[in-house]
Amino acid sequence: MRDELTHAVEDYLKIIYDLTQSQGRASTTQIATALEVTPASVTGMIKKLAATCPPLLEYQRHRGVVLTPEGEKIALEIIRHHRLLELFLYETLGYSWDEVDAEADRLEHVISEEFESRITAVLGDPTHDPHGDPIPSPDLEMPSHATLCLRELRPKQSGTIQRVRDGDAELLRFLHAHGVVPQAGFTVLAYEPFDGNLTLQIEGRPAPVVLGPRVTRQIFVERIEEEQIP
Amino acid sequence: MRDELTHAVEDYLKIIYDLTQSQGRASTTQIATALEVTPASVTGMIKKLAATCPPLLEYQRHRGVVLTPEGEKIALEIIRHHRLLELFLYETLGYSWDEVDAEADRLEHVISEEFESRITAVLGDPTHDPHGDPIPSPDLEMPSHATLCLRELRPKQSGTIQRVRDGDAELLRFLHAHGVVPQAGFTVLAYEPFDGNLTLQIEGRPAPVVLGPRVTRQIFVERIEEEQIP
DNA sequence: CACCAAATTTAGTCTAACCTAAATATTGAT
DNA sequence: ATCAATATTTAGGTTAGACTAAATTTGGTG
Repeated sequence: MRDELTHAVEDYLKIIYDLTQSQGRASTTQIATALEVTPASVTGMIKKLAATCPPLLEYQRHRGVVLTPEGEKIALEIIRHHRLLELFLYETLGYSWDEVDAEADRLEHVISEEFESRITAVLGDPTHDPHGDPIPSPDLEMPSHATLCLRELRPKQSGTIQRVRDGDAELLRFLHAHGVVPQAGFTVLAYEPFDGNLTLQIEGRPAPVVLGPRVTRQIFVERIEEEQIP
Repeated sequence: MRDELTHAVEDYLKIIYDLTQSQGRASTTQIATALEVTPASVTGMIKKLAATCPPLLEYQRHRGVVLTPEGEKIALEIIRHHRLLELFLYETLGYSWDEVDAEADRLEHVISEEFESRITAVLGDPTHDPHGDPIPSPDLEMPSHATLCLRELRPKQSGTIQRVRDGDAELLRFLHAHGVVPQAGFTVLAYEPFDGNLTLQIEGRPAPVVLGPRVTRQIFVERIEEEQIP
């Protein structure tokens, strides 16, 4: 029914979905940075996508874009492809955590509905990818997911790692080496207000690990309330 | 070391490899037909590919092209991707015979070396795809394969089906329904010189099947010499 | 051996998506 | 409230790969 969207259009919609999850509207510069193109190119593309019938974006000059319902539907289809593929590569082909994102970025645009439903079946209709990101359901509902950022926690607070943003393979390797992976339990040991560093004790690990704010910003957690000692 | 070839270029090289397997040179019109573009577009592209450094094609005005060794190497890489993918889709994801070609046509251009080597391992370094087409080895040697066309056989001759050209899903479904699949044994019962029809008895099948020349041309076989009855 | 049909090439357009450089709008600090 | 810094848009250009229409080459046949 749909398709004949270019890969470039799909990339724009996917990135705009991600950007508008955290903030209200996605700005030209944010989109340009995320896609590694110039702001001028972004302006050209978003004007086009806002002028299609039906429009895929709602655009106001100088104040960025949001997805229309039609644009969001397409974004969710691509994100579903991406995250299913990440899990498939990880589970079925034995890829490591940090390799799946780049491969999925290319495959997400070319797989058929057939491919999607076959890997869904193989994986048992999964809800989360290897980084803990939620996978939109077959009818494109996004599962609920942790929104509490690790950066917000303070000493003595405990929780479990829920998801780690992908995109930086180096970071993912580092975190994996220190046991910072989805479902890992942890307690915050220390917080440095000056540089924003958090010291974490990951459950079952010999030594604590210190993470700066550029790292803790990428990690989302679920709190576990400590037992009251009255 | 190489890549930064467009999908279009890869498609041209793949098709030219196929065409030059059967005949000497690939003509503009043959390429255009196979790729579903106009002859004018083909002329433009082959001129470009013959002018790269190193050239990927050897081109003479008005008399078609052949691959240079560099062009052939790339063609074989794509063909390896394509056929590995076909087998992977068939074996691992449960695709049917007639669905794998279209999906592989899109995936072949985007998978990484990593993906290639992981599916190679899963499949056990295979040498033939589900249609019986040979898969170039990791160092791009093409395995030997049957070149005897079913169309050449005559009554009383027997053999086994070795490969069936893909590309026509309808035909593949028809052949599958009648047991005409790689490794199937058969005996030719009749030949009609007028229309070129062959009547085949497939081993283990209740009834013979009649195949016209448009079909038998697509099928390659290995002969089994009948026992001498002296 | 000349001519016609088929094949091929040339010439000129088009679209998608990118770019740079220059112009303009917004915003935050004084 | 102004102005400089930043963000955004406009204008114009490039590349890849396709297209149509017109010109040319080739090859087979009378």
